[in-house]
Amino acid sequence: MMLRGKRKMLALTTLAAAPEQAVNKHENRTDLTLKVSPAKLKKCENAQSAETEQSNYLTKSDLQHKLAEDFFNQSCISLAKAFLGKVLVRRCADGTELRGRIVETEAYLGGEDKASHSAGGKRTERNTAMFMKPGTIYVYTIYGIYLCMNVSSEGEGAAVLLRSLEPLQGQPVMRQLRAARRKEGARQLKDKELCNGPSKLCQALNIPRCFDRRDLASDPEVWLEKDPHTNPVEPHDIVSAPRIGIESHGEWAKKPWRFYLHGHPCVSVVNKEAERQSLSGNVMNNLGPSDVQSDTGQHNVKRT
DNA sequence: ATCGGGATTGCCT
DNA sequence: GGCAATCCCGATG
Repeated sequence: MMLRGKRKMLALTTLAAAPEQAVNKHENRTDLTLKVSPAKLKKCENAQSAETEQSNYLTKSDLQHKLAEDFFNQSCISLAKAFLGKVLVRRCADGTELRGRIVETEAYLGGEDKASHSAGGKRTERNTAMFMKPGTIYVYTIYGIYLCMNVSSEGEGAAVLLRSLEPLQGQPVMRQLRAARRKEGARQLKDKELCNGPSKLCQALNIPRCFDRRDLASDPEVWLEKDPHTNPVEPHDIVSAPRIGIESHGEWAKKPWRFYLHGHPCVSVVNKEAERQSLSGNVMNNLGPSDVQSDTGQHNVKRT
């Protein structure tokens, strides 16, 4: 099976330069403590349009592979699966581009889904982005200190949480951004540890709180691409498991709306029971758990 | 004005 | 694998 082939990834491992300006610790801290005030959001929007006007930030290749707004216009669960294998791109202020392949997501429906911030159709200042057009980014603060990034889908108040990425480009910058919030002198993070969690990926890609309500289909600083270097994700590559961290929500906690690429080392939490169930009925491939390498570059990647 | 809980992480044992 | 850190958000009075 091609996706799990053990071939080295070559094309996308070329690293962007890692200038110090890309790691703006002060800006990062400020964003994390930002209050949700319309004024601050407005300021952010202005900065965005200013950059839009003056830059020619997309290469020909980017334009070719960038996902347009119609991609996001599908049901929440469908979109959560469709995100797997796609590449999240973050263009930093200095032009550095950070890239990571999405390997884990969760679907949060509106209305009936008690675990969703938009449960019962409840609309608040915080979750407004969930009700905006499909492709709108929803960033919120969790536990007072971390951020989570979601993308709204079709469906009233529905959104997909991005949980984990496989770092593809800009790992040194990601490592600096992550290290900035860790104990001084702590060991260096491995590549697969840079983005293996919802708040980790926000740190590693420098996704600030003020990206809330931006449009992933048109924003110059963050967008989604198809990855021309890998085969499409097939249904049997996807594990469906209960969502993480919502145990208090009764029967809704059991819905298997977390999706991840089977065997991928960057998945934040592996659920072996769910893997048995998700993969039963599939033709078992010839790679067992012992074939999973620690090098993220060897997974779910086809060289073109 | 106050209070309770949270779609997590990192460090320690 | 346990648990503290840390503070915003939304509900309530």
